[in-house]
Amino acid sequence: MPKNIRKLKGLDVNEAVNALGALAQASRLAVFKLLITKGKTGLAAGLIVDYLQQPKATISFHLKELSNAGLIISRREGRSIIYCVNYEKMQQLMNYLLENCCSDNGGKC
Amino acid sequence: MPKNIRKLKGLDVNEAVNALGALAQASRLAVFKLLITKGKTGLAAGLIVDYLQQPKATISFHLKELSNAGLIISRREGRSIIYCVNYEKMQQLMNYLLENCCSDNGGKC
DNA sequence: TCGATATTTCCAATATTATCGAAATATTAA
DNA sequence: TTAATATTTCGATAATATTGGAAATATCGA
Repeated sequence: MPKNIRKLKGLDVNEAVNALGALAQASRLAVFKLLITKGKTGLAAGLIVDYLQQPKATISFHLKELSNAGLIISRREGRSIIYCVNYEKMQQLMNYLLENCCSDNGGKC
Repeated sequence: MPKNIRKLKGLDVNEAVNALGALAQASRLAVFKLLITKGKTGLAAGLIVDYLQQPKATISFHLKELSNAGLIISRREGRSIIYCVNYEKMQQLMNYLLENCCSDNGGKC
């Protein structure tokens, strides 16, 4: 089955809560929004520290949270760890939030 | 200016964090998803308690959180308070999360 | 006005999360 | 193999959030 037409797997409630919780914090949302601008190219952890001007331990903690939630993905390139947004997960999250929209209500949204 | 073509006002970072935080909790996400199915008709607080089988103080606390975040709206009807999703806010939140997507990256998402 | 119904507020116990310096780990280049 | 660079883990502290019983508030119908 070609990747680009495979059906999006839905999230379960825990995955959705974890993803939302990961985004529900100012520092992490800043990391996420920075990475959103970078597309699949991503950004090294150290550069994220430079952009956001927070201690590396703090950024590392937040990167791990976003990673655990599945919202970002990392790869090593030499000494650096490059992070980028998991756009598929993001899509799944949005689908989760709006699924069954108005299903009990004849489409009145 | 007609309502249905007015430009969506963007959220600021605090509004986005508050909205995400409101959704990032299993009981509240359950409330929100229940309301999503009900459209503009909404659901009375007491019925939400019946659906979700949690104490009324707990549900009331979560309804207030969702309300404060702007994600749901309430109106009184007789003795009941009816809650329903603020779909416009939801749209704004999704726009916020994905705005400037790949802007630094030649569109590679 | 009074009793019944609907919802919220108060409060205190419990649990979870954020912060960041210092130390540890991993990779590379010389 | 050693020094330099990149990132994570540890650990202690501080701040914030969740829960639900009991009491308070608001509305309605008789």
